[in-house]
Amino acid sequence: MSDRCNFSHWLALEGLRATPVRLAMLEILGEASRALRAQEILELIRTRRRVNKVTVYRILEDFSRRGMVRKLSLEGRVNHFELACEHHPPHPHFQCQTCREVQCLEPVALNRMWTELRGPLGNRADHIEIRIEGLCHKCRNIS
Amino acid sequence: MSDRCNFSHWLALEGLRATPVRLAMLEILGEASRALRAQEILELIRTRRRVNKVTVYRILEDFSRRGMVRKLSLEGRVNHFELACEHHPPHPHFQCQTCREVQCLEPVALNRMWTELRGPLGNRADHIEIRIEGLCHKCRNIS
DNA sequence: CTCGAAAATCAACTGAGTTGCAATTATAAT
DNA sequence: ATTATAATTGCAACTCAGTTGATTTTCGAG
Repeated sequence: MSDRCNFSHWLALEGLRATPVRLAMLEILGEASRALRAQEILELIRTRRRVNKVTVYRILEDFSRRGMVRKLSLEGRVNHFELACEHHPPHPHFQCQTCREVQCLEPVALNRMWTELRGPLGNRADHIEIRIEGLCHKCRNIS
Repeated sequence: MSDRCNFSHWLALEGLRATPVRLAMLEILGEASRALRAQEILELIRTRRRVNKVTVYRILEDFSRRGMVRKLSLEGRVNHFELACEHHPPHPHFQCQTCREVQCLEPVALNRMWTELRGPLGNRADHIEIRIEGLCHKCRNIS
């Protein structure tokens, strides 16, 4: 999914230096087939280079504020992150109650719901997050 | 909203004793016009009686497992809780980026989306959570 | 009453995420 | 090239919502 993104260029557009840590994080997120926890990202970077966890958290927060990644508030007080490039449109997520793993679902047509979901009284709606909770096929077969 | 619920009876149905703390928590959740954090619930109970925070967390977890309350994974690593009685059907939530306050939105017709959202490959979908993030009308007027 | 289970308490812990500041690295100006 | 400047990263210590395990209290059945 990341193949089509030029991360150095993207960072430049955002006015950020294309540092090794930032590039590694974007590559890792781009190669991931699911949303990752900060800890997972940290471990994956550390297979390549020595990095401090604070750096990862700060970069994630920075990317998130710029809309380069989406921070997902899933179950369990651990945030998940996924790339928000043009090739990764927003989509619902499925999370298993047992193994806590997260799957990305196909984007659904949300435009119709949008105005309805905007809420009353002049709120400005910026993001929508849809989370489905249940039991994934793997955990269904176990129990 | 709680007026129509008989909390003692509800607890009995679930095989739980109608203890003062449990009743107080259900009443507080029933009177609330929005989803509450555990800490808020704790503070509200403490205006009436002396309670330990662990008790509140354990009861919330217990209610949540039984489907008596819904635990909402909103932004910020702090869970919110709302009553899940028959008079409180599931609904989307709006959360302000600035003041972090949570509003309940009107329930939308989700049945149509349900199968689509269930996800691929035999997952069992149990709950759906829709979170809208944005700027509430109060914070819009300030900035 | 009294005995056992359910419920509540207490202190200590966990762990994801944060903060402040120091050290490093890259960019720009001279 | 060299220094000034700002951006980035590292380190240690902290925060705080939520958890754990062991103990004490409460309640309802017999």
